[in-house]
Amino acid sequence: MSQRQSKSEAAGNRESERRRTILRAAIDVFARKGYHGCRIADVAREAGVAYGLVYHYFKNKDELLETVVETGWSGFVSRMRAVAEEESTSLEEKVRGIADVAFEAYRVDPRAVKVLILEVARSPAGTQVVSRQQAYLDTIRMAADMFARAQSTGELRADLDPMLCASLLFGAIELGLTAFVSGLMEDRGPEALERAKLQIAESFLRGVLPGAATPAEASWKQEKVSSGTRPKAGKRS
Amino acid sequence: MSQRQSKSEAAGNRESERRRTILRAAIDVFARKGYHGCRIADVAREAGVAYGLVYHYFKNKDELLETVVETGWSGFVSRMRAVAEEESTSLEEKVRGIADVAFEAYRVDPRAVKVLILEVARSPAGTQVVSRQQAYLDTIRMAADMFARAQSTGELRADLDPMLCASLLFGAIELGLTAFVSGLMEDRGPEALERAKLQIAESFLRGVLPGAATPAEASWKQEKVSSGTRPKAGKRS
DNA sequence: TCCCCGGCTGATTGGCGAATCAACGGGCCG
DNA sequence: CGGCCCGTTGATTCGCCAATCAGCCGGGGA
Repeated sequence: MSQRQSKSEAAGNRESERRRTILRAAIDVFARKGYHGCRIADVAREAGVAYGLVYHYFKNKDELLETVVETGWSGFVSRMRAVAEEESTSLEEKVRGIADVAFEAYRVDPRAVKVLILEVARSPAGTQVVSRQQAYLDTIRMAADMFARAQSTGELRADLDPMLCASLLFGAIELGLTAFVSGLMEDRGPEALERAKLQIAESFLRGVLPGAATPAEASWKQEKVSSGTRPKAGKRS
Repeated sequence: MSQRQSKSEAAGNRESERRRTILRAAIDVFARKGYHGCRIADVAREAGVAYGLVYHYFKNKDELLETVVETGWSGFVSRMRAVAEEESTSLEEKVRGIADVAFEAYRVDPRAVKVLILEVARSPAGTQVVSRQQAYLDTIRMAADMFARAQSTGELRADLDPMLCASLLFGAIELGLTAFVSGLMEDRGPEALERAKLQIAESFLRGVLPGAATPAEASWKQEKVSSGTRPKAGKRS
């Protein structure tokens, strides 16, 4: 059925135009009310099309989300992979590059990023289609590989767990973006984004690159001695 | 449902016992399938009680989640507040204390932590009851205040945004825990947790405490010179 | 002994929303 | 001109699940 582009080339265009309209509407609505918090009718209304048309282009509600996510995520991942696997750059540049990719994506389409963070990164693990969860985990693993390689060249402190480095970096970026998404950062202008990006990358790098022992490390060694028994921490009766 | 014999025990005891059983079951089921992915019937079955009893103790499904979250979160927050607002400790100790609280909570009850991360931290912003989202944001703000105070005493680099520091710390902790929750870290023994906690706290501190310029910073200054034009990063057609 | 009371039960209901489907219209081809 | 093809429409159907409610059971008081 796909061969039918017979109508003028405009027609073939038209079809995907509709589809794109619906996809765009889905992103906006998902960002606003969340996947579970919205009805297909909302998406249709937002897109200005009939209810049934959504089902003409997408098998069901889940496929709609899947498409939104896949589109946004695959672009993000491929850019990130390009950065992470580039042979000739230093770890530092790679880390900065990854922050670039993430923040640039947010600058270009904040709502799409919001959906990705909300529906992919934090989707209830077990339940959902595994592919989403998997894609996210694979990305972290990719970063972990990058860090592992950097260790072998001495660009990264040897005593760190690469997987944790990856978690740390992504966690910082993700919550950094969340601060913008959720309104924690009042200033959301491009310069504020830029500053945030730099602070995150720089703080992260400072923390994991090899270098002289910092006060932090020194005191860590004697933690138990100096602080004795801390009042408490955790426990939960 | 076969447990009928124990009527003789203290009646007052029994009521709250049942209630706690249901709450516990809810945590387990939410952790396994997510709030939206499970039915009240699942919770009842897990608890080994009749469907209707859940509604005897909780007004509706949402109140059930609310109770789970409030219980777990309030304990976490109060511990954290105690650490963050303690007058006589250094920023360093506070940060380590916060990591302690979070990782200890996970060690004690991983499933409860999973529910908190999934259903509180990343709940679709707009839709849900605001209180949940709010509680989370307030916690981050509390940490941001802590960092702001530390700046005024010179314990924290002055050029950092306190709110971003808080995001960075929580992001690192959260994704660190997520790595365990999701199975990214194969070793989930207590020692692995301990190591992860230390690495996260140490890397974070190294990154944000004042100190001599690190290689990271030094090389960052000349980045553009040494690397020329980076291919690209972000764009999205 | 009987009856009330309250914790407890689970079949039933009601509503919501995903997914279906029969029909429409307008372009295109023969 | 007439028939067909398909993108489009939106009322209708259907299944699911939260929430209800009429009633059960067993203890304790009269």
